[in-house]
Amino acid sequence: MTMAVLYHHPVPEDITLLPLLRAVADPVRLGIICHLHSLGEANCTTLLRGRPKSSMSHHFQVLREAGILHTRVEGVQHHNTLRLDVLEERFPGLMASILRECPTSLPENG
Amino acid sequence: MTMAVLYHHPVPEDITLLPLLRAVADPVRLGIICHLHSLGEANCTTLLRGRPKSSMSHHFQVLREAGILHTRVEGVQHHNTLRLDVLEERFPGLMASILRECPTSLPENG
DNA sequence: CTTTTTGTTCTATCAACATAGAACAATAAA
DNA sequence: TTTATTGTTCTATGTTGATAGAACAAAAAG
Repeated sequence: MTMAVLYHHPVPEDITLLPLLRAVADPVRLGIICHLHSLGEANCTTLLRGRPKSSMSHHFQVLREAGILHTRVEGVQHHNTLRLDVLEERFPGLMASILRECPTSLPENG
Repeated sequence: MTMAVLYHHPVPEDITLLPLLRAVADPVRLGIICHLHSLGEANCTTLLRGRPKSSMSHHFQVLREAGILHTRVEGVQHHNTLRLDVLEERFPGLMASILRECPTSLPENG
């Protein structure tokens, strides 16, 4: 018997502004956020866009620990979704003002 | 005849999300923003709080170039104010959701 | 003119973080 | 069981950016 990967998702009270802003203030992660917003749910490989998986895994970890996304494990695949309800409860209007800036047609990089 | 210091303040169209987020995602600058919000206007020395002036000058520059604050020169003193109207026009709700997190009684650092 | 105040610019240093290869772990498929 | 897929962890490297001292610039005060 082996162990499946488990993630820690911070509860709303533990989500603080500065780490959240630091997580969002990166071009790759802002791109991930926009993609997740348009796709609803996506796994790591879907969002690779030519980057190494280790880099993506790192960015997903930062976003997860900042409270921005939730990772649901289903077999080998890890499905990621934005925690929009939690973020709206914790910082009303913040994500909305950011997501409004997402390009409608997603760019090559970002 | 000598030259007075002149600052460049980006027009609203040139204010972009990523530099703005990067500017805000720093503990010192987030503190400056909260102070400016509560004070309305302040010069560099007022917000020093034990830091070297060169550091403060750097942070003010970052905030200025990100479009977050405006610097008005009056003799030797440089008065800084948040460009809330411009930011609200450019990214509705963003600054409001950030300023809502400012501590009511300002802390020692930040 | 000299001194003081305010803030910038220059320069160097240090720490934080993004990038990415390699090895590994877990599940699914063949 | 062997192979393929998905993603993490480890480690190293490089870059970005914050910190801060020193010299400088401008304006006001004495």
